Amino acid sequence: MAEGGGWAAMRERRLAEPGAAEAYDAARLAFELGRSVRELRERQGWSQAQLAKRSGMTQSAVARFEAGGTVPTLPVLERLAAALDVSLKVGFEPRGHAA
Amino acid sequence: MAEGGGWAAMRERRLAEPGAAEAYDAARLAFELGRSVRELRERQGWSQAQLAKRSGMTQSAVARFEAGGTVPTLPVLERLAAALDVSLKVGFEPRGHAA
DNA sequence: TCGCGGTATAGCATCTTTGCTATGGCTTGG
DNA sequence: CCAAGCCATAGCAAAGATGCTATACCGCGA
Repeated sequence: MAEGGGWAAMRERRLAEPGAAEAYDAARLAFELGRSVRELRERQGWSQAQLAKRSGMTQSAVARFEAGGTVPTLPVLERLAAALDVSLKVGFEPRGHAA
Repeated sequence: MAEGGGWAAMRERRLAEPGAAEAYDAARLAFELGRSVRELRERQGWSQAQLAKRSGMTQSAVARFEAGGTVPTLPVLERLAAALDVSLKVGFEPRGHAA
């Protein structure tokens, strides 16, 4: 959050070594998405089991997701969004800094 | 694509179960993401093979993705975003109105 | 202490995407 | 006519996520 300089540097190595930096970014994204869902869930006052039922999952799947244990797929994100009464936003946008 | 036999067949497996609507949304999202990537790629004047090399994929994978043939995973979306010099946005937002 | 609700983990079966090679059709340029 | 580039698709192996059951941990209240 403070600065993104170091990460930008890592990003350039991706061109030579597929699977290294992306995996890191994906893990971070998974973690943040999990945190978002947990926040939304708690805001509704639901337990993991409650959310699981609403989104067609099991409690263990919700726990794994909230912990960032796996990189979620879009279908799962959509089901969670629907269950939480929010909409999922996925897209590209221009990058605001140098490469 | 008035009939779209391929599409229908692809989703038919789950149309009878709860969660079918989400699966459909995922397919549509895949399609739109593919279109976005194709636009960005052509804007750069790159071929699928060029983009593939930059993002650590093969031409066939890019073609499949652009056609919406599969629902992409977040790691792939991030690699494509990096290759295309854009940033990937994934998140939840309140439903029912513009941001 | 016991039971209970909530959460975290483990292990496994299944499904989907990805990565890869190869090929066919199409268009353009020599 | 032939060659080259570009895109689409097929088929397969590998990787990873999901779905599921079961279980362990924790705090809390009866």
